Amino acid sequence: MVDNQLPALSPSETRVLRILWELREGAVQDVCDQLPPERKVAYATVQTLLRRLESKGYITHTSRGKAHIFRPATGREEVVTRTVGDFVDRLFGGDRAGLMLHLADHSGLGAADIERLRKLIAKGRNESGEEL
Amino acid sequence: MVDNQLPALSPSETRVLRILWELREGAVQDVCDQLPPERKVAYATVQTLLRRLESKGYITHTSRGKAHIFRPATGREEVVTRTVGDFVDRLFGGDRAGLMLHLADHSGLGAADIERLRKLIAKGRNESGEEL
DNA sequence: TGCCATGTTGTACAAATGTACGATACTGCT
DNA sequence: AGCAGTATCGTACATTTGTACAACATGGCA
Repeated sequence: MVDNQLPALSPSETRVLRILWELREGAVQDVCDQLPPERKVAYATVQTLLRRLESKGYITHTSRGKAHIFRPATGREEVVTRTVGDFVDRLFGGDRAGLMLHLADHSGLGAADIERLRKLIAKGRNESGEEL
Repeated sequence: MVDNQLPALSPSETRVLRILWELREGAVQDVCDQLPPERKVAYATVQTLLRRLESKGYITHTSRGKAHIFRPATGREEVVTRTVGDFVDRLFGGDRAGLMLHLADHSGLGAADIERLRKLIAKGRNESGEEL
């Protein structure tokens, strides 16, 4: 993909970007509404985060009425892959399987999740884009 | 355990702490030696990171000769669990299974890893359905 | 057509982070 | 005992991050 090497995401930016991925698009207020209650933060703060996200190239916006509608400008997959990769490097020295095993142990995964995984693994690894 | 609620780890601190977990203990130089080549950083920087890690309560040190020998002061498991939890919240909105699936897709896991996982999962690692 | 509620912009600022130099202290060797 | 080598400590400093206010713009309604 062409988007490689965007500036790193800060934790807060990541949270906001994730919400945008989920909404597909949204105004500042929409993002605010999706913030988990314990992470609620001022409207203005979300706004700044969105601005920074845009200046870093992760999102774009268009105008609707007087408000800005933001939407992702990069593929979620690539960003997630890079972010997860960095994370695994930091905390597991690059051992992805290590993270998987950790999750398997502490996941609180339900039977359904295990089933999804079982299928994936049984299938010997898949390729198509599943989605969240 | 009793160590809960230590100050958050910064990415760089995490990298260093991870190395210490691996070494079990080590002097500044030992940690430097373990840094991945692309992440090499000045001795003094590692020192600062270790100092901060200690002041945050993640590690302690004793002296051997004129050098300080650092070692983890907290259980790796708890720290990893918390850190992974935060990460999953940020990037997957708390959906651990989402991360698992992502890894399954992009893991580059070898047959051996898959086998480990298969065993784990087969062992019926399910139970609770609680989440986030 | 003018006002107001709501958005956006500019700006601020403290704290955290990444990175590292210079001065000082201590250990082991000769 | 003195010195060379190496460690640590104090400190510094540019950025990035988290958080937010005040001022200004503007679209929609009365």
